Amino acid sequence: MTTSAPDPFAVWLPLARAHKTILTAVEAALKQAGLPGLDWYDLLWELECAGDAGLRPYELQDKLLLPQYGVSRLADRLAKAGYLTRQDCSGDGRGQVLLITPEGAETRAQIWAVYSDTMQQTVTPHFSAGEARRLADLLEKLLRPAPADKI
Amino acid sequence: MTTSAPDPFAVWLPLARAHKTILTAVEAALKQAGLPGLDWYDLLWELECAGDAGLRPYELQDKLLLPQYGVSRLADRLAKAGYLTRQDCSGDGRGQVLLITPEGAETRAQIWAVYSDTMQQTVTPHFSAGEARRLADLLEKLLRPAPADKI
DNA sequence: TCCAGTTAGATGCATTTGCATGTATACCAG
DNA sequence: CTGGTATACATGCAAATGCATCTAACTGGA
Repeated sequence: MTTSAPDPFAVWLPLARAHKTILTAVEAALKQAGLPGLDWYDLLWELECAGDAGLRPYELQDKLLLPQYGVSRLADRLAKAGYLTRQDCSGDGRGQVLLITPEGAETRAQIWAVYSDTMQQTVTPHFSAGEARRLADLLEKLLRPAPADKI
Repeated sequence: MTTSAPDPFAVWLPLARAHKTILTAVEAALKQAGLPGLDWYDLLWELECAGDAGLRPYELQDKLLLPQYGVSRLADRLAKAGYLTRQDCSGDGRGQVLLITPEGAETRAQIWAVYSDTMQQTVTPHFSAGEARRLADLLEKLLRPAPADKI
């Protein structure tokens, strides 16, 4: 017995559309509130999680799926805003460690309030708890390395 | 009996990550092939579907979820590349109608080949047909207007 | 017919991105 | 130690984006 291969576009098209819709809603809400966008949030969040150890730019690159120059310049802007500091990296003269400042943490929290609120409004109403769980599970499947026998 | 509200981030975070991952893969493949990006594809696809009637820019705006100036300038580039023509709109002196050219259709088909191929590689291997169907269904739920009683 | 308000689309300017490349340090084979 | 390669990060330049604003044409009411 053979199972017909799924049409990837049946997944991708609504995924892309949902992504753009939600993202637009969040960014609009943030702008409305006079707060920075989600790219700033993501970086600040990672730094806050990293605590006193901070993070190297190349680590951010992996965590945020950004190109090298993307992290470099994003960090520039965050530093200029006073939300992080660059510290010379002991043990690697090429590198640096990024550390969040109290102002950065404060701003991250403010973004979070709006971010979280918008998600409640744009995502939550569409699903029961069970549906949300199944959707989350299926999306995670997309991120795991593909089963070897399927490639 | 109460059902606990789903955590929207359990859906959103993997969704955003999956989106970025897939998008990056497609764009890289297109660049590699020397072809335009998905924004060009989307516009050309809509025009091709519209056929001889063409489409007004403001219609594209809705279909593609782009801001007004986004459509305006995207159309500029496509026109400069010879992939579409702007035609004065009979009946509305302010407006115009965008029409795909044969070169535009040809290029759209080339993009499609790479696009489709990349989707097969990045999406298909992760799912059974049933899973893909369920995922697609759940994602569509995100796009439907939210149930009135849930807001 | 005329004016006020609305809609379609373009565009100047500042910011952001992408790409290619540059600089400096680290690592390693001989 | 030395020269070659690889890694970490920055940056000049061109293209794309976001925002605000502009023009032109439509619409509806007095």
